[in-house]
Amino acid sequence: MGQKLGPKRTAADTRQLIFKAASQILIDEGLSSMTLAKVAQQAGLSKGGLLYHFPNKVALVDAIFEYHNGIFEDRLNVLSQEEGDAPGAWLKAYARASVEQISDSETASLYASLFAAEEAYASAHAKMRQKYIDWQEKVENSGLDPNWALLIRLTVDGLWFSQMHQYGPPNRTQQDWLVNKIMELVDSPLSKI
Amino acid sequence: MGQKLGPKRTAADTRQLIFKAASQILIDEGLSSMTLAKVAQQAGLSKGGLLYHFPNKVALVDAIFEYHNGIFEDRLNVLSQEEGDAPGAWLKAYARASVEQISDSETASLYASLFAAEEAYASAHAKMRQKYIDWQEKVENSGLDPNWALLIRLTVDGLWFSQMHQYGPPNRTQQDWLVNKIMELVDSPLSKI
DNA sequence: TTTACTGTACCGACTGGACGGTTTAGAAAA
DNA sequence: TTTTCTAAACCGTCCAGTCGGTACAGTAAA
Repeated sequence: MGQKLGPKRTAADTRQLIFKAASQILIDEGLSSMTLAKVAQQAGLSKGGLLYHFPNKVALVDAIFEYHNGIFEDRLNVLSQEEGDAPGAWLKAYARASVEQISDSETASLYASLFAAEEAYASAHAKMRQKYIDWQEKVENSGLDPNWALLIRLTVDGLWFSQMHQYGPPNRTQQDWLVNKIMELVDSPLSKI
Repeated sequence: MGQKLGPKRTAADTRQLIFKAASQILIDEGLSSMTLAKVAQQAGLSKGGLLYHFPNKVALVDAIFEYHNGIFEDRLNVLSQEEGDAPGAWLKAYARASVEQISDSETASLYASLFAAEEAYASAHAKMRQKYIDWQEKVENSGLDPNWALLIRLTVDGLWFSQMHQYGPPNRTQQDWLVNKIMELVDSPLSKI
């Protein structure tokens, strides 16, 4: 008795719980089913509790974007470290990170919902646009001919697109060939005018 | 005299009017603003009148998809005729049709809304998935090495993706270079079996 | 050629439910 | 006893879909 209890969890922990809950709903049912009540329920708290952590839905959606983008960028940074600083290193890391994330079908489904969400959530869309602008800048400065580098980036993005929406996506064999070819193209003289 | 008068317009005409109205709303304000009331108003009729032509919103959205997909495929067929049946002809037509459509910023904005809509409208999504499966089949049978053909298709799709969402899209110069290079790649021995 | 009827196109008030957000009351840890 | 956090009832708005009705063109029997 008189046991001293800390808070059940910290605010940061609760936020993580909310991100996980919201993400699971996005994977299973999509954005249109992601109501505040449902997120709260899935996270094991009340709507009021949820809104204590995020003042409104826009803030929640923005935070979910940041959360998942953070995961992607963290991974991108790790892979980028691994690749060193040879010409095209960053582009290779971008390709590897993209393929890695989007090959998991749950992640693909999640991103399909997130990208759809941008239509209704302008601030999230603006954030993503800025990310791509930053990435494109890295692409252009990755040590390859900028045009070729752009072409390769778009190929990766096209793969992402097709996996995300399941638009005639490559099978495993095709994907392996593609990844190898992309890596070759980064290294090959073709891309070094 | 004794002129026989029909209704002010035919049902088909009214449907066209509705497609135009709905599309304009998608361009200007996005899917979340495309309510039945607003579509009706924009088309110059009442909600009841609108629902006379489409029994519910799902049917309307499906029809809008078919309408725009029809426009794309018509253009694709024309360009495909033009290209003849040299190896890679269909892939070139696909690239030209895609770039042509998505380069217009209103069309890009429209498609961004349409693709977002798929998240909430399963039947529209299924239809689009089937389209891409059909296209991928044509890609594989376009007379090039199927893997290379797939890579080129994904590059085109990536360009589409970046233009549609304005994710670090290429500028005019870059786009011209890309299109030329894509055509070259189709023709180059690299992509031949 | 009048009258009665049918089908098509269209109208707009209304309803029922969903959902974002507020409020209030209070528990629990510090 | 103040701060942090939770719960749940409640409110207002929005919106898809319903429904009773109007307008009018063609059809055909009387």
